[in-house]
Amino acid sequence: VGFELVGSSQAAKAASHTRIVNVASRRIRRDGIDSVAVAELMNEAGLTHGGFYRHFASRDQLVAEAIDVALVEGSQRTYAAAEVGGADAIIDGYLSRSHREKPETGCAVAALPSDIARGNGRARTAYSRQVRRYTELLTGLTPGRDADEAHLILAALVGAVVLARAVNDRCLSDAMLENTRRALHRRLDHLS
Amino acid sequence: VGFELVGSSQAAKAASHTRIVNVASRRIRRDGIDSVAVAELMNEAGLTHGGFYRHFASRDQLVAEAIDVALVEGSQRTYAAAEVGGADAIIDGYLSRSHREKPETGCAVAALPSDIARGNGRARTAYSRQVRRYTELLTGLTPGRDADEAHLILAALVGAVVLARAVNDRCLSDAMLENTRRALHRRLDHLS
DNA sequence: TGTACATCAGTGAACGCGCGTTCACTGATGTAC
DNA sequence: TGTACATCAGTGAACGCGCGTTCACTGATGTAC
Repeated sequence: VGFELVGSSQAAKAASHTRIVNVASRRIRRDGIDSVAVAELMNEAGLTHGGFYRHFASRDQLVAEAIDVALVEGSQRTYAAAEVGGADAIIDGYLSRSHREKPETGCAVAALPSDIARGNGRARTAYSRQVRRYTELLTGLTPGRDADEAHLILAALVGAVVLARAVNDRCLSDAMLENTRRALHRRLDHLS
Repeated sequence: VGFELVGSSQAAKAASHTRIVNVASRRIRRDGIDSVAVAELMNEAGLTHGGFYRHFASRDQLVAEAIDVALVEGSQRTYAAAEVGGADAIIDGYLSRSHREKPETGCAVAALPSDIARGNGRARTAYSRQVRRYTELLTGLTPGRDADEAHLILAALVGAVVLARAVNDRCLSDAMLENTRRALHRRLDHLS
């Protein structure tokens, strides 16, 4: 998809920029902010490290940009699910094995909470905004527009994914997702 | 508390060892595994960095030991709450502002999920064991010994704390804790 | 349309700093007699 | 109980590596005429 577009043209620069940010956005979601080294990243983007500073004033600036992208890209699937199947569909998508196994393309809210909590500035603000959006989305989809319920659901979604990823034991990890999923569905059924 | 006990005696060594591990256990919970530097840590423990390797074969070994301690120490309050007030008391303690504000003495399960997910080995196994213990504890305290419910509660507790810490906005952070707390209590009332 | 020139994306070597780890040394501890 | 000696916790300098950042250079791009 235009990976060959490397050169001195303005179009090539824009393409490189996008490529670098996208690669960073995925790497950060998978391995965390700290584990992304500039040189390695540039290689993954098909470039050498020297050119980095034609695109970003510092590593931090790239990280901020990449997190913005991660938050947007990572929430697309959730919005899409909401359109199709409401809160139930969000829950199924979020608590799926495929979401657990692919943090790099998944929700940044679940992938980065500790990195965000330890950092500051722009990324944290963007993260908070996304949490607020999720809260509003879920409140709208909850029987009776119950904000308490929306926060419980969001907390359970993020918590279950985070735990399912951290845990060593496949069986426990599956149970974490599956049981939380069932309990949330049951609860929604009950409320409506 | 014996902070003056520095010297060449066996007792002094044991005291130093404990001190280093405790300092590390707190620093790790507050700032993450990567942000703990050996020299800084030793200073905090009242020593110089050179002596570190009389106590640990490597930084990794200290981290493993410190995480073990963090998991044990961080779960004490939860067990204590369970004794006194069952699931409701656990929920109130876990979702309190003071727990949010003091990750360094709080539950390691909520403080370290991403660090653990990215690492491997001993710490991950210890972490999984603690998650299993919490699950069992909560299952026992849930009306009908409902494992689905226990996983939902655990996910919601961890998720709410993790989000409350990550978010920039005090108001949202408070709501995250408070609303999740209310929703969980309501749910438990309803089940019993 | 063609030509000369300035710009600048990308390259790869080099710098400097932080940090984990090593090491020679010191002096208190504890043990053998 | 006292003395000589080995051990080893703790010190602080030094090493080496990884990584963010800088820089001189190249050659394609795009612009002025």
